[in-house]
Amino acid sequence: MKPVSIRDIARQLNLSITTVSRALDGYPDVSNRTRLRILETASELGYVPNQAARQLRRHKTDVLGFVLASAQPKFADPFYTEFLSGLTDEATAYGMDLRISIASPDTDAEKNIYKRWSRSHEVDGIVLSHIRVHDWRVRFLQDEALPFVGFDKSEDGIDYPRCESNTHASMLQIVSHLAQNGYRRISFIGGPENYVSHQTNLEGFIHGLEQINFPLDPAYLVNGDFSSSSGYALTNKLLELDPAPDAIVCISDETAFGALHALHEKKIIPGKDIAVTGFGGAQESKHSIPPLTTMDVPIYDITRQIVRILMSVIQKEENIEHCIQVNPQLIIRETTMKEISP
Amino acid sequence: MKPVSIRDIARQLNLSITTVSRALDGYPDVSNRTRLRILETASELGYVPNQAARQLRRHKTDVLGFVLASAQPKFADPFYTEFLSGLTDEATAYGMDLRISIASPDTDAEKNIYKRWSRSHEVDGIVLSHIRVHDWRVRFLQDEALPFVGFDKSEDGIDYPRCESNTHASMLQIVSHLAQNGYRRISFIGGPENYVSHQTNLEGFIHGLEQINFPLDPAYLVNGDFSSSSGYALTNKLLELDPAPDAIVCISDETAFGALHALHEKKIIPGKDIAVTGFGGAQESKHSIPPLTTMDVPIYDITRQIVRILMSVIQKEENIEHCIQVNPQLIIRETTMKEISP
DNA sequence: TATCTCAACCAAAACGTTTTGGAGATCATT
DNA sequence: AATGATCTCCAAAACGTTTTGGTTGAGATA
Repeated sequence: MKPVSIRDIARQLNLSITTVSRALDGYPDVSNRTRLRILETASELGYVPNQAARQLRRHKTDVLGFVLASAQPKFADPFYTEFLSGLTDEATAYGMDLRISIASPDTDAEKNIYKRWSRSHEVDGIVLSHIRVHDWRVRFLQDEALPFVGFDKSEDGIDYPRCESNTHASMLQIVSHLAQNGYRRISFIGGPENYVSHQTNLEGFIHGLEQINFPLDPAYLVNGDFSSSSGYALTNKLLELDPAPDAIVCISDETAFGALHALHEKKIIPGKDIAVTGFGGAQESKHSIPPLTTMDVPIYDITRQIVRILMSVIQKEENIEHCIQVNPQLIIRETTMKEISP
Repeated sequence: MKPVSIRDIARQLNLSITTVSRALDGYPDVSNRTRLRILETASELGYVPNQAARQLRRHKTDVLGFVLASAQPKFADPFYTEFLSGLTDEATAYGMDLRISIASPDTDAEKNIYKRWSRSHEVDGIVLSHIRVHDWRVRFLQDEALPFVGFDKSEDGIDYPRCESNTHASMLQIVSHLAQNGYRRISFIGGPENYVSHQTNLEGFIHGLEQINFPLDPAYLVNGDFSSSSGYALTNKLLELDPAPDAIVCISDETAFGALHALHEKKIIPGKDIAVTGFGGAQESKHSIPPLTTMDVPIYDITRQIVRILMSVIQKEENIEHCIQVNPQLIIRETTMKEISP
């Protein structure tokens, strides 16, 4: 089963490969009659263009790249499923494929992937998520002049195309929602400190407390790693404090699930005795027990925006919308309802 | 920033490009002295081989492909994160990258992706998951002679390289565990009927009941779609039966989470009043409330095996281990403990 | 001295496209 | 009858590698 090439079509129709190529690419300088004949025999022979040859000539790959950052092997973060699903969907709509790899953040392995993809032209553009505080990746990609789009801005004020969710405003909203519902001693479980998302969450949280004149107790600020296990452990730690908090704001839904587990073990009723909020997806939190109050970050929409921006950068369009803001939505469920016992 | 090519190195050292190429590829017919000089200037100039050119010549891409099957857009299945993470990890270890796309099962779109990847040589091999009952993909890939490895066997008895988890035995184990713990009216929430995994789960379930001489009530067999929403809805449906089941065996953890949610709403205590079991991951189920009894399917290990088999097929090794069996492990938690009230 | 062997190198073809810079007809315009 | 214009088509170069089938010269062997 030798693959058919443009040459086979040309030979069969007694045409030059130039004409066949141009016909397939839709150039106007080939008559309709020949174009039709070419298209017909092309599909008849089951012709599919050889990507490698194409890439070599056109200096384009029709591939977007994304490197998952995982600290441990064998990690599973529901965030990534939705993120990848959105990326892939929208990329497919543009006729692009997605190439992914995986590496621990800030390792040589990670650096090598970016270097290889860039230098050997394996991707036309790159998507960055989980931006870090001083992120070498944005500097690197800018130096290489490889198109990229980030999810979230970087801290050092470097400007680049990106899509941001309005984390600051979201945290204000969460804190004021908790205050309104009678919770007074609000604590915060964050993520690793070198993530921008942690920083903006934390700032929003602190700012939220200031707005309503609540005191800030440094002991109420603890850092995990987004995982449910860290949520579990840190909740147990927070509960040992005196006075213990009566509300736990978590940086992710996963963290919140761990928190709920810890409370369940201690027979503390979420909502009634202590409030818990998540941050991120609406999907899984709907069926947690009790259902979790959370900020619904529309990851799927965000990724589609990201791909759109990236494509416009790649295609060197004018007037690129540089920075798109997306607003999460507060979903109030049982874990922040004092009145209704679950 | 014009990328440096093999030619630049050759020019700089007054050598032919042949010699440079062969030196870099480690052929023995180049003297050590020249090889060293070549390697040095290569790294000095920051040379990275152009993949497209390489592929074109060698008819290899160093890329593995995987097509996610999603019925709706915007889906999020924790299974895929672990699956992808394993694939990517192991692929990276072999110096391969992963290319992914997404399509609804059995659509033209899906077919086109497989056709394009195969015919235009965009991947060296393909990983198949969620095998369907009469899966056109295995026939197609066999016809195309494109290396592939499946997760789970197909029903029609076609033999191909694969990694299976021992689903049948697992279901026997679950059913007998439930019986031993005093549950009598055991029901089953399955998945879509055209999935092989649904079929083997169901067979195992029925066989399990037979082994312990429990009657099989057809009303106790319902089909969902692996999602928590369907678990939620179908649990409500099962609870309306008279007599209602006192155990719900779910085909996936997600389904089980939905079931737990439904029970929680009706103030039915999982474990005490009714048993619930999941199937799949150990990760998320650890922090469900109450913690879920489930079969731990080692997805991560499975994917690594899959990549290993796939690579040996691609490299046309002799004595390929055709079919690898992996045994899930029963993790007993609160949802099947009658004695301890949660 | 003539022949053989071996190490070290190389020119040119090939992989399957796209692109450049025309060529050859046909037809209308002067 | 010559000049343009327009419409189709094409030969050849290029993209950056790998691979094939050598050549060259030095030393060993006959």
